[in-house]
This record gives sequence, structure tokens and C-alpha cells, in this order.
Amino acid sequence: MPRRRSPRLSTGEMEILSMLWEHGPVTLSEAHAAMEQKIGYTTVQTRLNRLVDKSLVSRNSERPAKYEAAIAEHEVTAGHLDSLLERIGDVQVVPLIAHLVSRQKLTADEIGELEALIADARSADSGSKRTVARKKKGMQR
Amino acid sequence: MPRRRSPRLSTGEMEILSMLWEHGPVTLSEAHAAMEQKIGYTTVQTRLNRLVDKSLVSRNSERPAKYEAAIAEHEVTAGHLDSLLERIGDVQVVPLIAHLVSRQKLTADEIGELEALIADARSADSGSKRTVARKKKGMQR
DNA sequence: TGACATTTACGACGCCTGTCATAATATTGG
DNA sequence: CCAATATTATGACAGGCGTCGTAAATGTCA
Repeated sequence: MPRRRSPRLSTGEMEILSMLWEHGPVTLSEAHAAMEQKIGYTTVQTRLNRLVDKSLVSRNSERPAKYEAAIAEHEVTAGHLDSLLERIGDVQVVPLIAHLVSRQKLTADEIGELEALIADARSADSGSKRTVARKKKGMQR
Repeated sequence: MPRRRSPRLSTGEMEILSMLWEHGPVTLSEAHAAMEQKIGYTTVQTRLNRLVDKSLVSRNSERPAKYEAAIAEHEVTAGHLDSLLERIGDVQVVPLIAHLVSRQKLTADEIGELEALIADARSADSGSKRTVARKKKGMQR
């Protein structure tokens, strides 16, 4: 029973996972190369193996063993977001999203997707238009 | 005052800060009470003091000293989001937002605000393509 | 003022994570 | 087959964090 709950990952673990998501299955030396000499060879090894211990990364039995992420990117991001929201509590989603979209330029495609998302949300919201408590507290300034 | 960049906080630190954001300045015993006996008194004390050491919480000199968050909620949430995006890369922002909006029901007002946000983003997107060039932030070594 | 209560200071312990060195083992070119 | 190289296994160490216990200082009240 794969009770894989989105785990909380450290930024270091995220760094490794990101690398694995970008470059597919890689050997240790490839992984090290992908990390761009930021950290030592055995450091990558250790981090990778610890992730294997946690079943977040798999390692096959080929001779130069290949490491591969065992958890999807969206699972992790969702997990992080969840933990963030849990901790913060009733955070205002809108300011958060505002921060997200202002942080970077979005492509027209992405904007289109977002519009679709909002449209969905609106249709799902059908009817419940009562109590819109004003709880904005100024995101900026 | 020194402009502090959004720091990376552990979930435990977030837990304390959340408590402080909710209940204003509190004494240690009030803080402990607010934590709902989940953890020991001195544990709260230690965690609070460590946050003070980091200048994320301030403690005044009243006799039963009062602790108060020294960093705003939006700074932290934005900071967390930023670090998350740094790790993941900017590409996945749409699924991320999808998760955000699906996670909780939005009010009609909020949906309206989001629409305005998207509209702004679209107008700001005057033909420029987001470059995925990621700057490497050389750690050590 | 002396005893009891509250508040604060210190210090300890264990786990996790980042960092790596070194040793052991397997692969491979000659 | 052997030595050089590549790969993998171990072990170490430090700093951060969550968890407290205990001691010291301070406040309170009869």
C-alpha cells in the first residue's frame, strides 16, 4: 500500500530532486556533474543515498547504478505548498498568487491556462456569493 | 534598520511565528498556552529565544517579558514561495497556482481579484518571452 | 522576611542534514 | 593477470532544531 504522503523536504533534498527531474536517471558521476561543482562528489553520493533510504529516489542495479526520482515534481510542490499553508493557516491566497505572478513574466500560454483555472473556479463557485468577509490586510507596503 | 531578505524558516519556526501573528505580543506562559500543550513549557521558551537570536522575534523588557513577531507574515510566505520556486525552477508556476486555487474555495471577490491579476499579467506580457536562464548561485567551493 | 510561585537562564541529548575523507570493491585497458 | 581507474561503502564531524530538565533569579504575599 503506497501510503506516499507528500513529505516535507529540505531545500537540499529539493536541490537533488530538481536535478533528477531535469536530467533523467543519472549515474552518480553524472549527478555530480549536473550539480555543477557546487559540492563534492561524495556529498552528492551521500545525499542521493539518503534520499534512496527515504524511498524518494530509486537506484537500479546496473553497474554504474542509475539514480532516478521516485516522486513526481508536482507531488513535492503540492506537499510543500500544503505544509506552508498548514503552518500559516488561513493565508490569503490572492496575495500569494499576486506574488507568484508578479515574480516572473508569464507566457501567453500560461496566462491562458490561468484564465481557464479562474473560469473553472468561478463556475464551481456558483451560488455561494454570501459573506465575503473583508480580510485583506495589505500585501505590500 | 537592516533590510532582511526573506529568510528560510523551518516548519517549527513557522509554527511559533504563526502563533505570534495570531495572538499579539505574548508572555512565555501565554505562548505556551497558545500552543495548546502540544509541547513543553521550556521547549516553547527555547524556540522563542532562538527566534529572538535570529531577530525574527523581539522580546521587550517588561517583567513578564513579551514576545512579538519581528517579521511580517507576508514576508515569510513570500520568502517561502520564492525559495520553493528557486529550487523547482519557474516553469511549474501554473500547476502550483492550480493547486492553490483548488485547495480552498474562493469567494467571488477573490476570483474577481485573480481575474484582475491575470489581466494585468497579460497586458504586461508585451511579447516578451520569459527566459529560463537560471542564475547559479555559487555556494561554496 | 521567608516561603512559595513564576519567570528566566543554561545546558544537555538525539536526530537530521550537509560536508567530506578514506577504505573497499569492481571494471577495464594493456 | 595486473595496475590504474571508476564506483560504492563506511564513517566522521559540525551545526541546526526540537525536546526538555534543572538551576538561578525574581516576584508575591501572608
